[in-house]
Amino acid sequence: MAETKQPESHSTRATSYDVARHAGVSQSAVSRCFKQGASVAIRTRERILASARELNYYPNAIAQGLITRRSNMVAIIISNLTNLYYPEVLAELTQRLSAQGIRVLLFSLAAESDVDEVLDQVWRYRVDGAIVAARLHPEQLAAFADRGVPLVLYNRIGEGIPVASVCCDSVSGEHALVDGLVASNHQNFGIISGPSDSYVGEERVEAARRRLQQLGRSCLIVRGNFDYASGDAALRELMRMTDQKMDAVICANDLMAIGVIDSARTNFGLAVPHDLSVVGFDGVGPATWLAYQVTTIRQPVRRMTEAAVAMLLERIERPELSAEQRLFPGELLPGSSARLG
Amino acid sequence: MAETKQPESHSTRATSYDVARHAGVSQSAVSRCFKQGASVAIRTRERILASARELNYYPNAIAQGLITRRSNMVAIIISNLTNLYYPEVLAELTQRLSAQGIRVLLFSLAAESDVDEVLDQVWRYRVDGAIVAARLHPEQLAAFADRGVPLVLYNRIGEGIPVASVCCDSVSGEHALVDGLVASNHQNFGIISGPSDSYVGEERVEAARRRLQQLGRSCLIVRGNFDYASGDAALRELMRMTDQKMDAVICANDLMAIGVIDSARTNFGLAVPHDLSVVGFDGVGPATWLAYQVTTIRQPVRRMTEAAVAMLLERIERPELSAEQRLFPGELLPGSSARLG
DNA sequence: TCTTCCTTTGCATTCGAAGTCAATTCGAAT
DNA sequence: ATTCGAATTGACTTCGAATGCAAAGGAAGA
Repeated sequence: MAETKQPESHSTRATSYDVARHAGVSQSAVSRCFKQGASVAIRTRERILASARELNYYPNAIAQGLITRRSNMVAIIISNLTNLYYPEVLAELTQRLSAQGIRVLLFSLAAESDVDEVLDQVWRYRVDGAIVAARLHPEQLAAFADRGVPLVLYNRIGEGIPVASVCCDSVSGEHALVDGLVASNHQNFGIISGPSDSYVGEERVEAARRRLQQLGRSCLIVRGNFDYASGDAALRELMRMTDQKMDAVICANDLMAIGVIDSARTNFGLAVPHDLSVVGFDGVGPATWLAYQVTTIRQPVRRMTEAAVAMLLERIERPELSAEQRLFPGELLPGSSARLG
Repeated sequence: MAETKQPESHSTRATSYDVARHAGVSQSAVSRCFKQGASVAIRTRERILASARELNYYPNAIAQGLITRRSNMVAIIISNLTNLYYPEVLAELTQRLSAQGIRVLLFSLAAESDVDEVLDQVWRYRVDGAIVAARLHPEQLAAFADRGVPLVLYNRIGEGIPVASVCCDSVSGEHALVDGLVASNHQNFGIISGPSDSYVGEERVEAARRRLQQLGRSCLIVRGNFDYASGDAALRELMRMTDQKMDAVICANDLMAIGVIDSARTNFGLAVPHDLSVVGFDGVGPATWLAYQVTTIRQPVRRMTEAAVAMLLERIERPELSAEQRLFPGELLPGSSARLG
């Protein structure tokens, strides 16, 4: 019966003052109770915690954020969550950050043009840092530096501006695929790129194209947009473009590779990999399904997300840290959608 | 040269006081400028906005949240982002909320047991509301009510406690599937459930089982866990359990249906749907891929997320609103993985 | 018993913006 | 020129917790 007010008014949550009054101490004492390493007598702490429990008190993180200038929130900006690869990344990042006592403010972009609006909100919410898997203009990158918001790019790099980043090595990955295909004597290559605004898409295509050139193979390149349907569309286009028998298709991601495999079998009556070898990139779940078993490069998502989180936390503690760039090699998944040498 | 300090110290962002000083007005005036409908002379507003731009000022949402008791953040709690169905839901929800000027604080659970930790953070961050696609105990549901945090469940219901919710109708969906299968004279049914802690899983299985019973068909039920591999595992188990020729498998979601289809073809040499009909639930992307074309019930995700967001916003404005429950019928996607009557 | 030093504790201030209320300005009407 | 009301504006307080500083309490040593 220590309550001085009406039974309970839901609209008003208990504050540290309420707890202080209830426990017969000052507000400072309550605050110290919830900060580890602070000086509070054991008996006092117990009494306060008991009161807190009784009043259902939870420290207001908003108020804490205001006074400490630390929101304990990190922004995650992802351009297309429908990509099949990103949900896994997002889940990993979220769980790792949670484990470190950090909350995730999620921003998902429908169109790349929405970035500026999103950044506006990022500034307003005073997040402690950001992990971005979306394309940022140089000015946008500069804005992070200007405002002192630590930033780690995921599968992107600064392109001119030094930014911390975590990437899967497209070059070595594509080389492994191309080398394998060439070793088993494929002759006519098709490459299906990602959408024009995709950094990894361009990088992978460029790596594959260069390697083919080095090895004296020519190739046709058509544009895809990373989704299933565009695999089929791109394959049709490739077939139309060449009069020779195309025997290998390199796709900028697994989803398109799957689209190509389905289309090759169903629409062109081709046996994969006997008539046509198809390779992808990412190592998403469906790539290993029995119907596909895509030959691909699996990104080490766990290690990459772990690194991204570690790098971000480091930079939150020590903003002066350099713009390190960590490159992780992918792992070749042999699969059975391609004949590799 | 109105600056009084060093060129710029990144660590300290401009506040409304800085803008006020720069524009020669009071802090109140600056505040009013950023609140629409407030009384500010046009010329003053322009001068202030110019100063704000020059100083790179963005209102501190944390401070706003403290004074207005509105964080403009909503918690989204999702149990397993790897589910293939949820990324789509999450992307939709996030974009709809963003469009309403609301930010998303994302919590993804590795294990259901983490819910309490997550709720702890939800209370601390004073979110304006929550959308939950995870199983909550009655006490956890009650906690939302106690603390006056508006809540909308997604594909779950309160089970005893009145809670606002948005669901896809499992019963009518399963009835449509079962009726179709029975009409085309399937005899021996197998049902693959979801994990035991899945609400929708149980609901779908129960609906299918009842309907089969009504129609005088018997069935075997085995447990799955919603992922691809468990489709194969469950099919093997079903095959082991019966000596009759099973001719229809009803899966609690599409992913398992896909696993079953692959396994039936590859491991059992069965033709789908000639030897075995397989149906799923959800209507996720891969369900429509050429290799599968799963006969399934597609959830109207757009309408459901739209409703969830609308219901939540309503309840944030008017907390006294009743615990409405909105049930959306799914759409039968005929596909080609089952012979339907 | 009286210092001395260390541990606890409370007071008062601070973070940054919103909003109340009173003071001021301005224009129009008299 | 004077008055009145509406539109602007600023001073001040508030939200809830963290923290520097000083006061108080306690244990140990002289």
